[in-house]
Amino acid sequence: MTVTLADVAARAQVSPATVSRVLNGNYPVAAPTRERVLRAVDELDYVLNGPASALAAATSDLVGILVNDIADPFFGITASAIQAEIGGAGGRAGGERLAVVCNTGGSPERELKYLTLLQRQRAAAVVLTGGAVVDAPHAAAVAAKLRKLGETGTRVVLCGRPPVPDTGAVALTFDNRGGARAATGHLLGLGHRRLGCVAGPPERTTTRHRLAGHRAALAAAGVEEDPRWTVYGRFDRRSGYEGASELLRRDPSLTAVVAANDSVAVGVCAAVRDLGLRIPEDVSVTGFDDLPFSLDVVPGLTTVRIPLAEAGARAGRIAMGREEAPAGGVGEIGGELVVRGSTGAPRAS
Amino acid sequence: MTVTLADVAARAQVSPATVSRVLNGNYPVAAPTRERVLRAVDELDYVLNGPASALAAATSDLVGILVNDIADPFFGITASAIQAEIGGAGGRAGGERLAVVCNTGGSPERELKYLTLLQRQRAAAVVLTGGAVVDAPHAAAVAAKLRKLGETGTRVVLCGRPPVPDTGAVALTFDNRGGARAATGHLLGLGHRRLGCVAGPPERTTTRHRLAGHRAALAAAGVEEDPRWTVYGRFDRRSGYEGASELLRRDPSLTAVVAANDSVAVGVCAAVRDLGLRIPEDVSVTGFDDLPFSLDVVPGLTTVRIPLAEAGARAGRIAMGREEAPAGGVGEIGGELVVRGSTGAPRAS
DNA sequence: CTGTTAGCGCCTTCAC
DNA sequence: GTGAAGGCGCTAACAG
Repeated sequence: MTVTLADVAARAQVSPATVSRVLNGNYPVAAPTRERVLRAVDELDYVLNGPASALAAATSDLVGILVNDIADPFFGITASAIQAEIGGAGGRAGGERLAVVCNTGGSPERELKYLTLLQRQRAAAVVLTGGAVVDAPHAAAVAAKLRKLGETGTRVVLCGRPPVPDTGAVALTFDNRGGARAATGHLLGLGHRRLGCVAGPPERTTTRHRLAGHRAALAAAGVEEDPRWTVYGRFDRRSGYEGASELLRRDPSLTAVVAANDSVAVGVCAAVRDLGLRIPEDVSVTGFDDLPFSLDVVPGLTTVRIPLAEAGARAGRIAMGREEAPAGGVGEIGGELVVRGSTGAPRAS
Repeated sequence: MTVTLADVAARAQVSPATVSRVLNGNYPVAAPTRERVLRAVDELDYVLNGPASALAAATSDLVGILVNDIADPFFGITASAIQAEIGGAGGRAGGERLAVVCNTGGSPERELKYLTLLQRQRAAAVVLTGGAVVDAPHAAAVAAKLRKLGETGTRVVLCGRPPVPDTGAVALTFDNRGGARAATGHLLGLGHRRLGCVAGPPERTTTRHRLAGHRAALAAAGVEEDPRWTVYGRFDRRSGYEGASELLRRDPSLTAVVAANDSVAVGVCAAVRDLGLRIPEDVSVTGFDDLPFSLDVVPGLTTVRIPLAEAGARAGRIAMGREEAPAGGVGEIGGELVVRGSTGAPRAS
């Protein structure tokens, strides 16, 4: 029914082994023979059977990219960059790898599920992007999976995610702490002393680290934080809207709001405006990530740029073995404060 | 080295076939036996070998989702919805399917490549999203691939993409024409008579259809179009910026600009503002898609909402055989004009 | 309900 | 440089 490698061999009048060799190109084959085989492949419209190939070779061309939320440009941009480095070439059969992105939706179970599925497929590599969940049992389960993946020859790279020791996984981390410190430092430098914070989900490392940076900046400036000044939410616009509304209800004297990321910041801006306040005259707002839309909201968002595309490209290359892993298996990628119109001096109280 | 199904069988003191049966759950197995097997699986930390399974069963749990640009929220939102319907359950082994998104980057070659890769993996289903390229040879190649995929048991669904006849592929199309007609009609209703258009890539169906709708509206209102009023570009912000700059250079008397989509519209707005013009007092702007950020730009974008999440969910269900395909294999999804602040009456010339 | 028996299609030593 | 043969790990008829 379906045409197999044997059919191609018959038509090209060579052995199946030879066909396999020209297809995989890992072995010397005489030019005329190769020609003949390639022609037969073309004429028969032959397509290699991936599963059979993977079974025999004990490895596949699949590369998995795990993201927390594919609808979020943060992950879209990262995934796009990773994938561009991988989809290119270099696989076993025909020089092609199937880079696929898997959307965990932020759910630990789905994350584990995908990892298992990828392990089951004998993936060539796996790249996990974005913050991790700090829950100990889950972290242990993930660590175990990653270790096992590594043992069975799957290269594991973490991008924008903290390292997982003793798993052989290479990590490219983002300096969330430093970036947050810079953003809050900028606000403090402008004279703000009453800063609200709409943080992300409390269980994610990204949230923890950004919050830590924020607090470090406050502490360094000798500003004592009021517990009412922090609310947690998700990494989306809506959380920003609700968070800021709550914050300003609790303490209308706040003069600035630090948001978990740009999407949240945009929601914060909307809430601030709906309260009849101006940005930045009445309330300054900062974001994080510098996604494309941050330039177009009005006023432009002061934020911390993370070079997502570069980081993703690098992670992709490491996953393909085309770039050396950073020393110690961990490399940190810095953020850069970008000052735009959403921040200014605090209003005279 | 790695633990196989036979190992599990030995430990559970049953035959490999029985283990396979409890794992796939498509066959009656006595409860105590199942228990024993499951325990053995757990104790041995066994993971099914996907390739071997796919080879033997001649089908896999992989479902491919092709997108033109994963960094674009349009595709991210769609993919997320599709994937949520697929990743859930219903696969062969353990009730799980591996929904993966493949980023073609808008390249016809990559599209074909991914289709081949997916065919090679014996994917259970493939969903192609977004506009197609009209180039005849490529269209024929894609049609041939889709037909072949269908023949080998892969379900093919098109989402937001025109039908491909005689391939067995189910299509869910977006009413780009009608939506564009509504947007331009809205502008005409406000009194505009000199409308620029920053279209998308000329070779994409989406561009063609939206442009057709725009022109139909103009024709219906008896407005004759000046050839200088249309420029083509990509579906991104930058194209919008450049396109609008060019348009207003060519004809400064334009009072409105229709953009290919929301990202482009945002770029158009930036260009208009950089020219010292106000929106909508001097120039009205419309987008298309109603992506989340369209609400946050200032003024809010008048646009055509496409229910991406609903469409994606439906496509996902059809791909999984959990929802019936529309009659004739083609279903159209309508768009809805959303009027916000970016459109208003034309300035008095 | 469970065991036995054949392959699924390809890769990879070995010989030549 | 090329052919022959065995097995990768699992599933799918058949029997029983």
